[in-house]
Amino acid sequence: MENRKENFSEWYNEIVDIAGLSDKRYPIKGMNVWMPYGLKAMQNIDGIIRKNVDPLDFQEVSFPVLITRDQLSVEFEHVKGFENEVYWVTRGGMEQLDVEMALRPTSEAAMYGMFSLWVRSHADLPLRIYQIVSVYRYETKHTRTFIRIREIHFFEAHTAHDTYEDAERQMDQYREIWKKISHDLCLPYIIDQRPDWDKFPGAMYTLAFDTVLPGGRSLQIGTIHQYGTNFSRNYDIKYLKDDGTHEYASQTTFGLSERLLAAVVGIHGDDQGLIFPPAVAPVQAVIVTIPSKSVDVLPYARSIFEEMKAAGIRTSLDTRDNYTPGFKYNEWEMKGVPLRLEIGEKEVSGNRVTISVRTGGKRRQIPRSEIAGTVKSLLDEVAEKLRANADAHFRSLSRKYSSLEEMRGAQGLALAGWCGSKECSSVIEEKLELGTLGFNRDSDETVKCIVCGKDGKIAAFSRSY
RNA sequence: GGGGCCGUGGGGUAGCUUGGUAUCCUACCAGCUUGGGGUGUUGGUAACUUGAGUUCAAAUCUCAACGGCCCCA
Repeated sequence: MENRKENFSEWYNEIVDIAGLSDKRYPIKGMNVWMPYGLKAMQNIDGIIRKNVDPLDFQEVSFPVLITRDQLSVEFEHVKGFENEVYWVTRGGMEQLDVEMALRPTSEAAMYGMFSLWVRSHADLPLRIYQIVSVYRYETKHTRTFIRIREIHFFEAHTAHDTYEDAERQMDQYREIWKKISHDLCLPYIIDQRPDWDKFPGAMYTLAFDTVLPGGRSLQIGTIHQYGTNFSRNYDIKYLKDDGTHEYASQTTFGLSERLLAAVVGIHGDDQGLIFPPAVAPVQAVIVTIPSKSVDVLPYARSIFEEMKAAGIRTSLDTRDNYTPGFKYNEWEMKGVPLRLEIGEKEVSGNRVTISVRTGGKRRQIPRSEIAGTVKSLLDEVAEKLRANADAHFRSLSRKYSSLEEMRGAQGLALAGWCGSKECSSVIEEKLELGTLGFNRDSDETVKCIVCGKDGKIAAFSRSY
């Protein structure tokens, strides 16, 4: 690569391109082509998500991409929240449509009419479904691959419950699910409750998982929303209780997107390029052969390749003979492959392999009989190392402040007391150019607002994507 | 909504002031060479956003459209 990571914006654009994640030359701004390597990484992330929700009675579904104007015309703040970024389909062939249709910006309007048909009695609850689909938002601001785009690869879980308390339990379960997902992705985060003016349109409250990218700007990488009965009252989702009366269901949602990939790329990469957490890596180990005049190393390399695959390790065998080993080392490092196995005549004659770890350290010589086991434990070590590095970096970009002067020019996440008022938030926004992420959910202590001095709680502020 | 900058092979660029043969790096294709940290070399493919105008002649000057980027509200 040509850019160092300290020029984060350039570095990010370059790595997305040269690692083969996405091609942004597609002629529509904010709609890019998923390239095979990038798509594979995203699918692995999707797999991690599925692995964590499927056992918890979430059923995967797929709703149509189009929503009628009627479905969207429910007089409700949810709809107003999206009206400026909806794509409309207004014609079919040459004919003007009587009922115009929108590309879903999110699927509440598509799903909840069906929910009202599906939910008849308390026996139908809780209802838990999710889908992983594209959603569309007409972004007018600067788009950025995986971060701000117009066609978004989106995971959305939707639930309906008989009581608000049960919906609250769902919110807690989301946090547990997220903990596991973020563990696999090796991503640090804080949980913030978005201010009322910034919560998901229509929600009672929104909790966001926020992380920080190397440029010092925060990135929202997941959200969970408590809807209460706000939506069920508008979309008529009612159930019959034991006593024969009807009650509106309480609802929640959980949203994740390709921003997870952006965070993985941005947070773990280094001057050499990507570093994929093993759970995400399209290729977990690459075997690079070093041609020799005296021995044909290929049969030996192939048999180890087969052993690795049989052991369930995503392995690639690079036998291209028009590139030198050194070139390949750099290329696979740039592509973020966690482990590299080198096989030349020394390995063949010694019945071993040389293993190099992407996160650093000396190369190791491993006897053939121990390869699969060693590779597995080294993959775990890579994940641990990434977590430790990311946490350290996250901490270095998070700081508490007790005065506005001190907080001026703050990088990353600035934590400070806040009374919760829009006025004080605006002061911080205007004077320090930091947005309000909201009250930090990890802290409950009472502290003075950094602006007005009244009682408040710890909140997070930052420049954000 | 207001202001500014920019469109040159796949990617990154020089050339534009002062009109005349389009530069370099990289990538790609073929060959030879090399191979334990980005081999070297020879040859090759490949570009002036679109339209109109000025001119003997336009990447270069003028106008417009389209596209992209940045700043401010």
